[in-house]
Amino acid sequence: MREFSEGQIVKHQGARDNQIYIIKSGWAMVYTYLPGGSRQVIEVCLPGDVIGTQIAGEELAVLTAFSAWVAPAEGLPQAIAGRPSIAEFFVAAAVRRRACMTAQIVRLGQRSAADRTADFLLEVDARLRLVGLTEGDSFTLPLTQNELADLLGLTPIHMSRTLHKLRASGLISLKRQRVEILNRAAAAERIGFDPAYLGDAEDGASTESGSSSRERINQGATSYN
Amino acid sequence: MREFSEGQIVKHQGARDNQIYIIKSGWAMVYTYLPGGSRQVIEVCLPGDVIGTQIAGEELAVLTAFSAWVAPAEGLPQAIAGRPSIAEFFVAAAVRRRACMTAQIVRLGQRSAADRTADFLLEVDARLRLVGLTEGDSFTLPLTQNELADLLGLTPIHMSRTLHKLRASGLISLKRQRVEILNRAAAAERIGFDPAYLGDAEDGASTESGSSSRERINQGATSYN
DNA sequence: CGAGTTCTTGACTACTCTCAAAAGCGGTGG
DNA sequence: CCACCGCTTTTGAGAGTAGTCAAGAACTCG
Repeated sequence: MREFSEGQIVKHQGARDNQIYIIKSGWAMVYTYLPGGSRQVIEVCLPGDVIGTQIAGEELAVLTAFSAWVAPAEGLPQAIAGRPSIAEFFVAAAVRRRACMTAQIVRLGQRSAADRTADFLLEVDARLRLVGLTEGDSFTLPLTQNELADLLGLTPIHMSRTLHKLRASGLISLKRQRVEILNRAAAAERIGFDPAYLGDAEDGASTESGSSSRERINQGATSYN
Repeated sequence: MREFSEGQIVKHQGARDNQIYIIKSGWAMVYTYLPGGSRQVIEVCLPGDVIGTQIAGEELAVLTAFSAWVAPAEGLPQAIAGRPSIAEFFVAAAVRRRACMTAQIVRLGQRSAADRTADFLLEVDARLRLVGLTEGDSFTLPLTQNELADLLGLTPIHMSRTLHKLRASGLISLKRQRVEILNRAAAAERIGFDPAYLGDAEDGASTESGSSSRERINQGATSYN
């Protein structure tokens, strides 16, 4: 168990760090700088998340003072060996993490600035809700608009305008790091948000289809954006 | 070990599939459809990759007839329990997969259409190279421009124009599913591509910094795009 | 040789970026 | 307590990249 202070860079870009962090409290984020100097925030990490940054190109920084369990990744195989419940915990965390990365890819690839923003805020809301850290329909988001912009692939200028529009549309408001879901139903409906991907991954039967026409794969993509 | 035919959908969106696939030969891709009908390709999978799609929202389809080892994910903990080499294999595969997803996020968030395309093609080239499946500086890419567009978050129309420009610039050519790296050095230099993130993750010492100023985190993002 | 898919081209629209500057907020020190 | 400084956020105007609509050419396959 270790403590980290706000703004601390836990792992620098280019460094190696084979440790696993289980966040107990506080926020962090993972990002990379491109040679040109621009930054892409890969993911935002909050309490309950299990993160590990084996990847040299990623940098891990603390957003708000936080504490985490830290353990070397090498010990993981042995740790989960005979203990199904521990194995399940890590598997669930890994699946959830991947689901969030997938969501991020979809956001960046398919959505407009406003939809990206709303989608992300709804995701954070849902994730916080899972660990009981929301206050009604609002929560504190410890990200500047600059950081949000780097997360959503926008310029800070456009981020500001987008937040303005979101607020004006009466869906979600973000002011001074305070997010308020003004109209959850409408917001979720607008972007097709369904928090199911975040958790409680109960098993299901393995499914498989026999459809073997290539057209099926492509037909859906007729309406862009 | 199982065989899948071209165009087959291994797992449908919404279905559950707790299996792990180790691709022996052939290509596949993972994608999701949005409510509006647009599709985002999450990742492209090729020989040597270990894939598992526990996530209901993702669909897994075969691009070229392929064969794979298939095993239930539940058995994984036991399988890697006492066998370090097996555990390492899966860990390396998982790290590489995450690195590819990170690369995809960076592409979509920070790069122009041309750079995205070049970056992706260089990544595929490097990944194929790792498993010895390139022929000199060219390889076959079993993706239509439509699929490429859905992968890179572009419209097929713009994809076509972009490929045209890439070809004209003398960096990379893609014609009839054949990719040729015309000028690898220039292409890699242009987008800052470094294949190091893909593999051979040799361990290193854990690193950590004491820098605790928040400014450091934000200063880099002054030049957009 | 069609039929269907895939790819290309053209003209126009619009979303997002860029450049520039000012206003708001927060902390420090005189 | 107020002035000042830095960072963050906002506003305005113009440019550019990518999307949309429409149609035609090229390729694949039976």
